[in-house]
Amino acid sequence: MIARVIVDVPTRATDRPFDYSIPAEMEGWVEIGSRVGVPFGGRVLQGFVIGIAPFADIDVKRLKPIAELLDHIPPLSPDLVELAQWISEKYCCPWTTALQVMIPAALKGKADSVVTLSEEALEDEAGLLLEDAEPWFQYIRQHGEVRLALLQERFPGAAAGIKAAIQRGTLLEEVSIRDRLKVRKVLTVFPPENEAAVLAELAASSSRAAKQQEAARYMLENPEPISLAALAQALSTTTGTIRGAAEKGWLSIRETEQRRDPYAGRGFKRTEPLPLTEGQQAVYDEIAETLDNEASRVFLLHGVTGSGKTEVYLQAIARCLEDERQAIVLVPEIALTPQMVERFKGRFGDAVAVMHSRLSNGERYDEWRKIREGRAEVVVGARSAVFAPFKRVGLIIIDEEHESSYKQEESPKYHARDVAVQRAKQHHAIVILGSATPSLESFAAASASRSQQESQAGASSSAKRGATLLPMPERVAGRPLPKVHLIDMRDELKGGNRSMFSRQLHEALLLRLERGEQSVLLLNRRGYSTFVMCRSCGYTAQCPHCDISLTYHQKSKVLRCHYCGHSEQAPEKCPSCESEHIRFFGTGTQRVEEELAKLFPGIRVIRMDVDTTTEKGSHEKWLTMFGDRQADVLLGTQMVAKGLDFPYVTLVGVIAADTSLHLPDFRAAEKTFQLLTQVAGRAGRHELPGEVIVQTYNPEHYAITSAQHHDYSAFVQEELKHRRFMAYPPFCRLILVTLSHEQLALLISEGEKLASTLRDLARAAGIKSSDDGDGSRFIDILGPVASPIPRMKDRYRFQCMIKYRGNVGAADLLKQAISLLSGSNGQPPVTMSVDVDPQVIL
DNA sequence: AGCACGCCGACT
DNA sequence: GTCGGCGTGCTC
Repeated sequence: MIARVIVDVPTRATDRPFDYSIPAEMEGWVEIGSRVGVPFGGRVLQGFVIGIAPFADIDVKRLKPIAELLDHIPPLSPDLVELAQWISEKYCCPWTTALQVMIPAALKGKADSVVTLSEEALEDEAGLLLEDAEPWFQYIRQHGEVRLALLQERFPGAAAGIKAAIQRGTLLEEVSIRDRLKVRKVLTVFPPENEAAVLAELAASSSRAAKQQEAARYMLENPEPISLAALAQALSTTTGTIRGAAEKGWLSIRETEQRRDPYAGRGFKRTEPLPLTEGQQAVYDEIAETLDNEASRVFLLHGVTGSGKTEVYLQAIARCLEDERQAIVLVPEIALTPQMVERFKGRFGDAVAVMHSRLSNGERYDEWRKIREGRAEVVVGARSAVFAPFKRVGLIIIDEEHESSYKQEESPKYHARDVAVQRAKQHHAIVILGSATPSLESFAAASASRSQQESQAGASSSAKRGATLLPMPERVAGRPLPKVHLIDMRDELKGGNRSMFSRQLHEALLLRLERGEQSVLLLNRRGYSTFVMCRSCGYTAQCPHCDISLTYHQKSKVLRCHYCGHSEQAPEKCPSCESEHIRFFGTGTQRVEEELAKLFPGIRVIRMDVDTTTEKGSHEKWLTMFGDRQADVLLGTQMVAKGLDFPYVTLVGVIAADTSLHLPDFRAAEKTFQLLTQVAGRAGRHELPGEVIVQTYNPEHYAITSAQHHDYSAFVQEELKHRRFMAYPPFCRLILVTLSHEQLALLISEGEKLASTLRDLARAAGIKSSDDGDGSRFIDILGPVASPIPRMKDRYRFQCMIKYRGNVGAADLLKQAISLLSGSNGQPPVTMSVDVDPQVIL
């Protein structure tokens, strides 16, 4: 047998399978999805087996054998390997890049497995187990702990039996990854063994070794074990001092294993399914029926904020688990709070695995293994959890499906929503896209399939193409949506109010302070951060390598470019005109915070923005504090709009609704509407009624008035008109190609070449190049033009936009054009980055 | 991505 | 006569 292997060289030239012979000792162990080391051009590289075949495509003499098998259990299953191929084709990325994104980062080194007998097998004196007759099983009996590699060598042909035993749980597999991931040991400080003696000694002791005494007292008062480093920091001393105390026997230091389950030891209160409202029940019934039919189908669950989508999710998952199928729940990274996790752990207990970027590599690897080994049946996670290695996926939920964070910004630039739909097809699973403000793409797909259903008698098959719309227009318990007041800030200015707070917002805030209720203030400032400007000459600090403003970092008094990492000392006077009037402009939230303090003396404000939430766990810390009513106001950027649920919040204020409205991005109105609707939904979710005040300079803009009236359909109607007129998604699809090179002239000529090659290819394929507005297929190549950031890391950037509709094979045309292009340059080649379905055009 | 093979200018 | 420049093309 031979193995087809994708080697880990992410370039066009090597982006195809290479055949290798499977050495006898690996026969049966090497499978589709195995990770292997293979000789390739004189060195050994990592690769993935994507196929097993009896014969090679090339002369057998040229075949080389696989050098090593990196894991004994393949990290990928055949369906994921297939999905990787789909991703590489759809998103124009190398195959290996798509494969790589599916496995946890910890799996980069070599995995060494050790097997031991399970308790059941150990107690089995009589030899009743299936495996008892097997020589390898007796061998493990004798030796206790045996390396899997050793078994493979000693008992060729036993692969299937050993794997089955691991599956069944008779053998326990312990994996460690060479050098990368051993069990992490931490030095931990414990209180002294003999407390009384130490107490006496401390009392008698002189003032010498004061810090060591302090450490000892601390441990006696707080007997909870603490890591050495943390204790040293808490007492502002060094680890040496504490070691000194340990030598005197005043406390004890031991190595302990670092616990990797980030949620271990936290009790989750179990919850029972809640009775569903009529609206929830109708939606649930339709989902449950489709689940039972094991048909692949996409539902768009359009539920207003507070309509109880999560309870529907939970019960749909329960139904899915009854059928012994597993469920994947995707949540935007920012919404993946302990609050959120608790709802799932509360219902499904330990069967829930959690995956997000704030886990360490080791933690993520452990959660991943929990899934693969069947110890978890539900995963709650961010984007990449769509690749959770479940065997039978029954349900994939994408909460807040309109969130742009589902699109990965690095290669592979996949959209988790589209990958989920593809994965669901493979598993005959269903997808639930949930949102109060569905993306226009999803909404259009759902409406299209509905009109198909209406026009066709046999509706059952028509839903396959698009999505089925499930509306939930009512809040639970008949709670009203909060009243939204629009404040025209132009009137405020005319009335002589020059502050950033309108009179209404000022009064409303005052009222909450008096009543002891809480407020959320949103400053809608996408992509805006601290920068430096000279007030007398208008100079702004720019990065010397990128055409972008430098960001001011208050702590280090340094200017930094967040694209290339360049940093320089913040100037004290203007480098251009030597004026002293150089100013560091804060995030905006800082200014609001200052103003709040001025207007409402004694007000307790929690500010959440990029500056205050970079530290690990700080995000959660602030929210917990706010939830405990330790502050009156939660002030922040986008992040305060997402999924928060605090009973005492009765006022939501939006300082400037239109700051995101006029960005040069065709989704600007959509993003603004979504943000306003989401943040308005934060008010009055419980017994206390809520109020929303939106300050704006565009009170008649449809994005803002629709949000005011909680009227999604009004917004969609208007927005669709614009999109149709401008031929933007959902009326077409986009591919953004960004080219970059050090030399501007070469870049431009290569860009022109790419665009004209594409146009030629399209013409040759007989596809028309303009949109007739009749919904027929077309492909239009725009550009090249300079990118919004025209230079980055000393490289110029140009872009081409491909606009198309219908099945025109746009990705294939692009691939062809790129391969035609990459010849005879002379110069270092132009680098190209392809973004299919880009989310941010800006 | 690496690395070998291969065909033209300055040295022992 | 040989050493070495890096352009072109292959890696199972």
